[in-house]
Amino acid sequence: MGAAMRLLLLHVDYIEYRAKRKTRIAEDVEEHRLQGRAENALVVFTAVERGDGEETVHRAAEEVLETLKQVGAERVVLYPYAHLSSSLADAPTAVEVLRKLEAELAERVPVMRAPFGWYKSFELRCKGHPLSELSKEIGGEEESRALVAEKKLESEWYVLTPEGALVPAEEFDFSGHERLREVYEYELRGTRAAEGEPAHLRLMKEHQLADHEPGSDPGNLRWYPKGRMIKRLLEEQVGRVLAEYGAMEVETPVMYDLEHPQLSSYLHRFPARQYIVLSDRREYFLRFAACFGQYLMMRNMTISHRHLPLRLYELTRYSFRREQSGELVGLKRLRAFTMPDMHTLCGDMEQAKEEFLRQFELSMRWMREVELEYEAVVRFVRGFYEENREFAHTLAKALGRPVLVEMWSERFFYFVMKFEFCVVDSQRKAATLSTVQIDVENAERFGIGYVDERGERRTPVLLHASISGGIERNVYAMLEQAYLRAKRGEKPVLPLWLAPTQVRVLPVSEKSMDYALEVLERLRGMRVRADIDDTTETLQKKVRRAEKEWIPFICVVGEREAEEGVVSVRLRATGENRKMAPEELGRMVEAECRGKVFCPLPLPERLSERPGFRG
RNA sequence: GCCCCGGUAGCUCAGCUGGAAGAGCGGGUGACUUGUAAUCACCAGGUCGGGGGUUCAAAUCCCCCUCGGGGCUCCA
Repeated sequence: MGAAMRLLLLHVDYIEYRAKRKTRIAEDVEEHRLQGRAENALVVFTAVERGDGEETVHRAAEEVLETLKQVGAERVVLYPYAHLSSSLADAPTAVEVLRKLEAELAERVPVMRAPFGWYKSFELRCKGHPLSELSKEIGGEEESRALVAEKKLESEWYVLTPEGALVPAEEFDFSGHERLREVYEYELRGTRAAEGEPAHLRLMKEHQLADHEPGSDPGNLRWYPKGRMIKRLLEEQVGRVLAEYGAMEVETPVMYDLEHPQLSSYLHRFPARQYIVLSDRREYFLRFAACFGQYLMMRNMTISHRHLPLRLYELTRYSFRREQSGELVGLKRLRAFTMPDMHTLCGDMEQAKEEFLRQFELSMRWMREVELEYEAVVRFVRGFYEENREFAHTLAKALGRPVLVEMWSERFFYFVMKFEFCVVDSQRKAATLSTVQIDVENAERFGIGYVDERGERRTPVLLHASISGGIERNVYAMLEQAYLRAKRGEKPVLPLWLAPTQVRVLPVSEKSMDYALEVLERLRGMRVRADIDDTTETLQKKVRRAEKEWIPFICVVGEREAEEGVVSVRLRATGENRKMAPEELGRMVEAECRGKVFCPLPLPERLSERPGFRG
């Protein structure tokens, strides 16, 4: 995004200008401003860009004053100069910004401002010393208010125990809570020198789940059938969890007008970079979450207190964030990712807290379903914590183990508290999955309201929730966890309900093929993803191939099994071999996947008919 | 985005100080008919990431771009 004020600073012996003729957007000015002359001045050619606001003005003033002092100029000449930018603000805004800048400078030095929107002639003589020509760019979204504020943001770390003790993190005994310690250290010190690449990169390719797409922008991946299936199941399952919780699914556009009044003010509180798309002459940004679409929907909804808490959710495929290129990592950090984004309207803070707790528990359920080990981080604005100690304690109690707490001295963001569930990967780095925030700002900003019992219009408290967090990041987390498991000497696995192949049938030789196909047939009516290795490889090779695919149940069938009408099952979880009827195995799989969504095999049943998406 | 490291066959990689592009896996064909982590033989695969430069000669040296990774920064 362009939001930056562009300045060209010239230290001149003199400058003279004369307004000649109005343009369409000319500013009405007093007669004396129409021409001017100044000596030993710092001329500030200025282009105001879209998104520039008070913070930019303030910082521009600081820059100008600093340069003035450095070069020893006596006065400032503010000179509107549109040609410095290709992303100009509209004229009224530009004039307003220039006036503010003039006013702020005028408090400290003599200022002359050339009129905006006139054709002017000018003449100047630049001094030509090393600092006499400078160009500056003030702002840019990375310097947005939220970010600048965050730099000054002070935070303190604690651990809150299920017993309700709030211990400064420094003093907490982390023994028995090593993962929590790792999250804490990661939060405190940020990244650390990692040994090589994160493990999931290799795994996502080896298992033919996903890969980079060099033909796209970095951070936009391609998904192969097995990966797409896993992703789809995660998407559907989280949708199911949310539906059971009472959320209503909606769908909203992926792009929004960059100049929409509320949206642009929200953008400035959210430092993520945006993709910009052009349609005719207008610019749109691609959404980084479903917030806007749902705000704009809620703002037009008819809502009474009887409808609260009111929950909308959307699965965003995709949310776009133009992360800095150096920040992208495999499935962990993407520029296009999928996320269930739910917003809950609550009548008041009491109700918001109740829902927050329910969503905290929903997230716990999610982490259980994807079988991930995680730690909780809860972040508060200190004042909010002080008023809600008992509530904070409830969270640690619900989790049943200590949680890491960050306490901010002031509120710089739109929320007063949030929690995050974090995983720790093979590089001992943490990543956030589930998260919920209590937003006290955006309902008002977007004009979202409801009517209370007395018929009065009130502003609700808004909860932002992503119960699973990024879907791709869930896959990252599962692969990383599988890797860590393998490193400990255990067999790496995915949750059974997500295994692309749950059961593989291996005929001992072609002589057993008919029976093997019969076994497959008997499993087909059940909710089981079963396939068959019908290649002419040796049995050993087939077993090896199945093991490398982490297939949970490998059925060997030969003449002996055919006679008894059973299969010899190699169970990955325990390593044991067991004979059973195909139907018994099918029921086992179904039982273990109860409550989870199901979809059929994402590839041809016969391995001989299956293409390789990769070597 | 900045700094550092890397890109050789579909995949994983070898290729020393510049001197005729290699292996294993995967793929194809044939043989073997197999009892729980790699059967054998043969064959086909390469503008050595892209572009420019230096040189008699570049996968190899230099520059630019691109993609991936690490660090900074940032984050679902």
